[in-house]
Amino acid sequence: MRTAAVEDYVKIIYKLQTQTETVSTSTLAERTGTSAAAVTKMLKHLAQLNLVSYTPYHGARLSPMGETIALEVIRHHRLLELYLAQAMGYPWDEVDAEAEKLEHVISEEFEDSIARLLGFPDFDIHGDPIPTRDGQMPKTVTETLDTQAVGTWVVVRRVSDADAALLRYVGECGLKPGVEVQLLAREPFGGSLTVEIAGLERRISPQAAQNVFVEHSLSRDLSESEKKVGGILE
Amino acid sequence: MRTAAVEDYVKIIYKLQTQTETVSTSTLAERTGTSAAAVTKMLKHLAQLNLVSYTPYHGARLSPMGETIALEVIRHHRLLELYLAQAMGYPWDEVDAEAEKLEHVISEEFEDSIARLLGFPDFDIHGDPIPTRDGQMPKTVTETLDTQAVGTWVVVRRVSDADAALLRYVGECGLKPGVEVQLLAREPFGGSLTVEIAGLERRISPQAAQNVFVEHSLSRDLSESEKKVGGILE
DNA sequence: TTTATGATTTAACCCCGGTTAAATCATAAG
DNA sequence: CTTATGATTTAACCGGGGTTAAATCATAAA
Repeated sequence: MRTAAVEDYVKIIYKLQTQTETVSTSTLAERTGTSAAAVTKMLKHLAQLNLVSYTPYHGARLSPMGETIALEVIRHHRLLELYLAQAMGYPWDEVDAEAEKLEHVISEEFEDSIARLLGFPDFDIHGDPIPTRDGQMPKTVTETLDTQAVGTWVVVRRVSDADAALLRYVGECGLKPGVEVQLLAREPFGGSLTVEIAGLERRISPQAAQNVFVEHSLSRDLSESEKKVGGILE
Repeated sequence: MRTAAVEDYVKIIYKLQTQTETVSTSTLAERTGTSAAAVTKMLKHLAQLNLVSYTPYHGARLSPMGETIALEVIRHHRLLELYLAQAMGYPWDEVDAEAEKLEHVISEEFEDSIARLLGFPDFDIHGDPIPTRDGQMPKTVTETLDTQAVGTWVVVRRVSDADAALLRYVGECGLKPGVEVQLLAREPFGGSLTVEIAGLERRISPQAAQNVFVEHSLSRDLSESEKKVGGILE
């Protein structure tokens, strides 16, 4: 039976197994907010449903069927997040909680409706990729703002939605997907970063910058390097 | 604990207790699609939660607390129905099923958002009254189309949403809230009715007409009677 | 007033998703 | 190679919402 609990476990396992080869009971317990015993029981249940391959004492991984379900749930979640923000005016640090509940009850028709209304988007409000209906996950960037060299121009592509408070802070800084930023300075020994956003200088905590994923700005960065190249050649 | 099941029972009891003084186990079993035994157990549970006054073998009625919850759930349901139809283009015979699932999970903030986006409406897409946030139920009409005298002009105010197929049929006939209709003829012995809708003659089954709630048309009906009065006076 | 019948409740059971406490396993350290 | 320790599983339990079958109640009819 595909209950909300089953969908939640599968979704969480999907996200965790990108980092670790096999997902352990304890990390699952921590992420679901339940006991290790509950997780063990659920993993057996998921294995029974052929959603997971589970080796006792050695963790679990999603089966192809489990992965399909995970992607469906994530698609629901991210479409909902974008819809709540775009169409209903939710602040971007509140959409996650609401989508968390809605994702398990909306119909395929509802999903199609909001996808259509949003123009079949590839990324949600935080820049997270929205799986397509046939289970393809759009590519996204993995570089973070805090590791950039001083002087580079970047475009914000994604902001981690793990922490709502951090999300609010980063949003107030103006670091939203699509925004162009130049790293101006880096305080030594893990101090704050100075960036230029929309013509303004801004000081950003390195922890926040770690959660901002960026891509090198084609327009801005090229013109910057052209300047340098030009300078050398002259 | 206010679970989806509790909310559903309370909502159904609310609707049933407008007709019968006390709601019986068997009617609840029929409406919830469960066994009488399950209903008995749930009624005890609801009594425990102070949502219902329950006398074994003699049925139940909502307590003031139960009524409050029922109205909140119905408000959720009807706002959702209108939103699905209005903002998302759902056909009016499909909104009920989707709202049935969503009504238990949306937050108060979500409710406020759609209420605002819809302009704080008093009636849903079928003409059913939407309880206000403080628990007031807007007044609605109780006269049905099939009992009208031949010749009268009426405005459709509400259509029963009990049966989706009937709803589709009635909608195809053009009998939607706000539409003005004149009853032209009535076939004897429960035969079909002939009505004028938007300048067109239409034949309607009496069973369908029983589910269409109307109000006498102020504009049209007055001018009709004026004509007659004028004729007599001349 | 008794009795038959249908409505209702009780009893025993099921699954789901959780809990705590005890047992067991994997593994790093001695 | 043994052992200590932390991770994991097992066992027994709980509440929520359902089931079927048996017992009990309410009531209309004889």
